[in-house]
Amino acid sequence: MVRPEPVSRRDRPAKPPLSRAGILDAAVAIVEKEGADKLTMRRLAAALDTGPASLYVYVKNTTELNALLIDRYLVDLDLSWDDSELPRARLHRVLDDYTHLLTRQTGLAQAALVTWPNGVHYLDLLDLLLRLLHDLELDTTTAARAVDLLLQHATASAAERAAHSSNDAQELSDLQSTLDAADPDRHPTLARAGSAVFVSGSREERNAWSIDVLIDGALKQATQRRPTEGRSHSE
Amino acid sequence: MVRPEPVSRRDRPAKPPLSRAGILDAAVAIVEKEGADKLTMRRLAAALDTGPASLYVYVKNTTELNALLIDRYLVDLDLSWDDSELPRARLHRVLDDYTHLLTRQTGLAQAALVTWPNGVHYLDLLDLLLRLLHDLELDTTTAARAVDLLLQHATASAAERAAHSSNDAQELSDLQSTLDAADPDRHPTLARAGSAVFVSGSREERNAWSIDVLIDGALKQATQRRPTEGRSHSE
DNA sequence: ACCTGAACACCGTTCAAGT
DNA sequence: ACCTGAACACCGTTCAAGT
Repeated sequence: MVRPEPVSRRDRPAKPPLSRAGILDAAVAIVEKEGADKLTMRRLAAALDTGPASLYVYVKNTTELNALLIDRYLVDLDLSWDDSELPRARLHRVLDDYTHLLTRQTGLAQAALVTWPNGVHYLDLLDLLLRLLHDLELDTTTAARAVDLLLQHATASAAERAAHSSNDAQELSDLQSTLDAADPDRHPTLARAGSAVFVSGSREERNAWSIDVLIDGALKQATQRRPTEGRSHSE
Repeated sequence: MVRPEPVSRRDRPAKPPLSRAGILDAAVAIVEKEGADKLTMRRLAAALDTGPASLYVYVKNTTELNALLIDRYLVDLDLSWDDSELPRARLHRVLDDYTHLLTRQTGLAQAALVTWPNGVHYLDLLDLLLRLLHDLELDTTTAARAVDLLLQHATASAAERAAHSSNDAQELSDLQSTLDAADPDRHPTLARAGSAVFVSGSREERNAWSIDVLIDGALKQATQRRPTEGRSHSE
C-alpha cells in the first residue's frame, strides 16, 4: 500500500497561518478563476492546503462567507460624485456598475439576493445612494425605501441575467414558446399583445427604463407627502 | 450477509407507473410536508419508490422540475376580476397573493427568481396583469415592462423574506448592527438618517408602497409617451 | 424500448482526537 | 488552546446493464 507522498511542504515557504483576510483572498482567487458557483468550503480549504473544518474557525458558515465576499467585491465600485453629473445620471451609473459587478460571476448575485452584504463598502454604497436621492428632493424615509427598491431591482436583474446566461439554464426560446402557446380564448390580452412585447428593447435600455420608473414613482410618493410637510397631523 | 428484505411490494397496490403528473403530485407532497428546500431528485425518487435515474425520463433536470412545480402552485391563485374592484386595488391583491404563495415554502421563491415558470397558469397570471394595466391606460409596451417589474419585485420580496425568516439565515440584528456601524465621517448621510429608516413600517405596508411606486412610475412613463401618440416619428 | 442499480463526482457541517 | 482528519448525511446526473 503506497501512500501518495505528502505534497511537498517546501513549495510555499511555511504555509501562512489562516486568517479571515487570507481566506477571503483565496475565495476571490477561486471566483475569479472558476466562477462563484465553484466557490465551496471544500475547494476553498483545498486551495488553502487544509481541511474544510479549519475554515469554520474563521467563518460561521457559507452564508457569512458570501456576505463577506460580496462586500469585498464592492471595493471596486466607483462611488465618487462631483456635481458636474446630474443626480439621476449618477444614480443610473452606480446601479449599472453594481449590476455588472454582480453579473460578472454567476452565483454572486444569487448570494446577494438572500444575503445582506456585511461590511464597510456596502455602507459606502448606501451612503452615496441616499445622498443622490436627497438631492432629488426625497425625504429621508422615502429615500431609504427607494434605496431598498433600487438595490433589490439591481440585484434581481443580475441574478436573472447570470442564471439565464449560463450553464444549464432554460433557453430564451423556452420563454418565447411558452408565451406563443397563449390561447387567444383563454389569454386574449396576452395573445393580442403578442409575445414580442415582453422582450422588446435591449437589456441596457430596459434596465435604464426600470430605474427611471422607480425614481419617478418614488418622487410621486414624496410629492404626495409634501402638503402635510410642516407637521404630519393625519395618518 | 443478510440482505434487508425488499420493502413489501404489496403495500401500495401495484406501484403506479411513473408519469409527469404523478411525479409532480409527489413533489407537491414533499414540499407541503418538508419544505421546498427538501425537494431533491433523490427524495422525490424515494417517495416514488424508485431510483433517481428514473425521473430523468420525465423531467430534464432540477430546473425544469422547479418550473413545473411553480406553475402547479399557481393554480391556487385567485385570478377573477369583476369591475367592482378598482384595477389598482386588484393589482395589489393579486401581487400580494403571489408573494404569499411563493413565501409559503422556502426555496420556491428562490427557484422562481431564476426560472421562468412553465405552464398555462403562469400565462393566466400574465393575462390578468396585462388587463389590469391596460385598464390603467398603459400602452402595451409599457404594460408588458411593468408586468416584468411587478413580478420581479414580488418574487424577489418573497425570496428575501423566505431566506431571512428561516433556517440558518442572518439575524435581523446583523443588518441593524451593520448599519449602526456607520461612521459619521465616512457615511454622513447614512448616519444622519439613522438605521431605523431602513426598517420603517410593516412588511405589508412597505410592500404596498413599493407596488404603488412601480405603478406610478410606469404611469409617468406612459404619459411622457402620450404626446407622440398619433404616429411615433421621433425616437 | 423502456427503465434503473450503481457509480461518479461532488456538497456543508460537526466532533472527537490530536498537537 | 488551537486546529483538523475523518465521518455523517447528504446532493445532481450519467451510463452500462438489465428486463
